Amino acid sequence: MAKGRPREFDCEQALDKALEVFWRYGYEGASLPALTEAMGINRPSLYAAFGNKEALFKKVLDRYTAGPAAHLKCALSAPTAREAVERFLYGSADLLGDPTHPRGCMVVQGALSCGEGAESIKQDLTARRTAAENAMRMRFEQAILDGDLPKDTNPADLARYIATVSHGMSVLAAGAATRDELRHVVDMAMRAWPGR
Amino acid sequence: MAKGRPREFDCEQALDKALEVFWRYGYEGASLPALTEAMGINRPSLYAAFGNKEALFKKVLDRYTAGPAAHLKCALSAPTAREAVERFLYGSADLLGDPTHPRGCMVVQGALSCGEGAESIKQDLTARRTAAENAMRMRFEQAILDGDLPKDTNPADLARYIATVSHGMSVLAAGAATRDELRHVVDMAMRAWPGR
DNA sequence: GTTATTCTGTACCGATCGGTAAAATATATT
DNA sequence: AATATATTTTACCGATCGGTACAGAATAAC
Repeated sequence: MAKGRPREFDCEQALDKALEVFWRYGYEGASLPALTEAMGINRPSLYAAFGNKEALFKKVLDRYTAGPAAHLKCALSAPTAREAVERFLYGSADLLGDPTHPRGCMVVQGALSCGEGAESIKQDLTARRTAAENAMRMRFEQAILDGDLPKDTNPADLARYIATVSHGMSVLAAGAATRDELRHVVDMAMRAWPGR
Repeated sequence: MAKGRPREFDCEQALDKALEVFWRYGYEGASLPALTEAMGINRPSLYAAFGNKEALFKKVLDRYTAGPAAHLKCALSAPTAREAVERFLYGSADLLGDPTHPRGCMVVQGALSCGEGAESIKQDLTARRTAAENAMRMRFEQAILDGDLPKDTNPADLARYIATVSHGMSVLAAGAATRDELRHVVDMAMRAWPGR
């Protein structure tokens, strides 16, 4: 049984609101007043429930990769490597070009460059990007074994290329790129697919 | 004739030092103490010589595009569109992978996401990225007229794709991508070139 | 030398940053 | 009802943010 005064807000709803703020302004650009106002709670409640700004950001980041950005993991299970990449990139175009969220990918924009106080956040995001790249590389290694990709394909280079396109689309979306423009980018990018 | 006490520092050297700080930490992440210390001057001298932080950033940005990032304009004057893009992208790989500078492109990292106080800087950077994209598009339009690119090439899509690769390489470089890794990305990206 | 002008150095400004102490409030347990 | 526990609220903390007032110092013009 829970003792004490019950909290008056829903943690998951609050995290969703925090996600919106961090997504739009990045880690450093999201101020605590902006966060608490969006979450509808006051500061001590935030600290009691989520630790501090950094811990909140990481919780929000997990929520982001499991929610809006879940298409990456989904895509990797496609039957062929090419289909996996197409699902991932077109899914990214749809996500990044969707005007109902902040523009761009949170893992890219969160702290691409930052002051020294956010260095650990920056490294965390970098690690997540390379983890995604490695997941793609391993998918390609499997595809080579399956005969799904030419044997002379370099899986690391291919994964790095796909990651590059994905990250570049995020930067483009941070401007004003539309969903269709991003999809055309994917059309172009897929022309580089191995084995013509 | 110059009246009054002469300034004791070299403006251009100071701008180069400021460039290094802004390049590494971005607009918001670069604090005034970090700037003044790197520039070797104190705060009132900075404001007297350059206006304020925003004006200093824009001066530094011009210096960046005319200096380290000058390969873009140079590349556009190559004889063929393909050669122009190759020069630009391989030049970008060399620049972004050079460990003697901060990692990544200042026009991408400077303020990709930021607090509300840096919104105008963010928009300025976005405008510079689209300007570069438009310059490439116009180069491709000319190439189509020259018969240098297939007539069914969409110059806007191609330019957006090249911009995407370039921006994505900047994000990759913000991690720990090496020059060679970035060059392999360019190798892959060029496989998408029109007219196989 | 005197004056006008411009730069340098110190010290400071209000605003905002992330984070917290402490009292008031609301529940579960006894 | 009394107590223990946990959350809310208000008010505040020191640190840092970008920016500046002001006096001292160095030059050119007179």
